[in-house]
Amino acid sequence: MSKRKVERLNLLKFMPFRFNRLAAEFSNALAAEYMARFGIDIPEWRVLATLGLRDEPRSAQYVVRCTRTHKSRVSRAVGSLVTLGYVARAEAADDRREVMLELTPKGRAVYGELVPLLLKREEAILSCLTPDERAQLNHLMDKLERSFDLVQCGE
Amino acid sequence: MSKRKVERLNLLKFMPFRFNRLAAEFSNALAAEYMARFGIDIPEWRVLATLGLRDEPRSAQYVVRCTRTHKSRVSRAVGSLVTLGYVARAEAADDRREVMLELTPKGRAVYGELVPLLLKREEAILSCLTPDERAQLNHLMDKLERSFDLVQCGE
DNA sequence: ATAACTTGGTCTCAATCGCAACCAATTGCG
DNA sequence: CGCAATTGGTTGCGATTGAGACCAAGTTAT
Repeated sequence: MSKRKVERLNLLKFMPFRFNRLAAEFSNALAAEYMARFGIDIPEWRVLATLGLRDEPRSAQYVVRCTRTHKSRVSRAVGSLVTLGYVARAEAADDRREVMLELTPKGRAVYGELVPLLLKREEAILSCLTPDERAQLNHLMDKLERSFDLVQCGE
Repeated sequence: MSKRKVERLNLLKFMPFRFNRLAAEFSNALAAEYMARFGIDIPEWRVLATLGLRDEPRSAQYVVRCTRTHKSRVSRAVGSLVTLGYVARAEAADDRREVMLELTPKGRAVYGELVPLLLKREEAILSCLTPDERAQLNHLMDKLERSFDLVQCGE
């Protein structure tokens, strides 16, 4: 019985690795530049982005579900944002356990300033792809997200 | 002078976010299942994978460059792997600063066991894509990696 | 040759993170 | 009703991490 040849794995071709590496690059490209300026980090930004999408109060739990971020992380991020005066906490009328979150005017201002910068940065990163390729990327991400049972983009 | 409408950003459509979320899912899917069994974590796995690709001693620095992992993290991962008996450290002949790393027989055995499991897992994850779509994904990842100046897969 | 600089690697430190325990409010069930 | 189970959120704790100080070895310039 001869020894079977070892199966090799090229890390650089291994999708989980490639995704992690690329995701880290995306984060660096964004966080480094703009977020430090407003005293916020990625978890804070996720809360901000979730609250900024609609002008309605949202519960912390909603943010958790939306962003797949651990609730302790969300809780702490909300704490920072409240301290910074970007977010206001309020009790929910119907369920007094829930903490309803809303952007303050100051928070909305930061959001309004941050969004164009981040979108521009995203644009710069994706500019290496043709329009067709971008559509492909969207489609592939959709399928992968669906297969992981991640919350999809509604509209 | 009228107030301009706030530009909105849908987090779920924002590529940096999507990449990060998906990357986390990939990691969970792999790490949870197999790696705990061998007492190794993601940084350790990266070292193992780098050393396993060719049967030649490599320096820690090589692993750093290859995986874009911080050198302190690599250093610690190597420490664990040595403790576990999966990796052997040796001085380089020509440059006595370098630490040459090599898989031990035990390390090669673990590698040989782990690789098929991980590849099977990757396969399961990507099975939601058609062959065409997989080719597209490869191509898109290539382009993005190139634009980030990441080390590419040679062959 | 020696001083200044660079490079490979380890280690200390502060910050971050996720888990899980915890509290409070709500819901469900006997 | 009243007690268990569940849910929303906070917090303490241990583990992990990256930045950067540090040491040792090698390189370069004069």
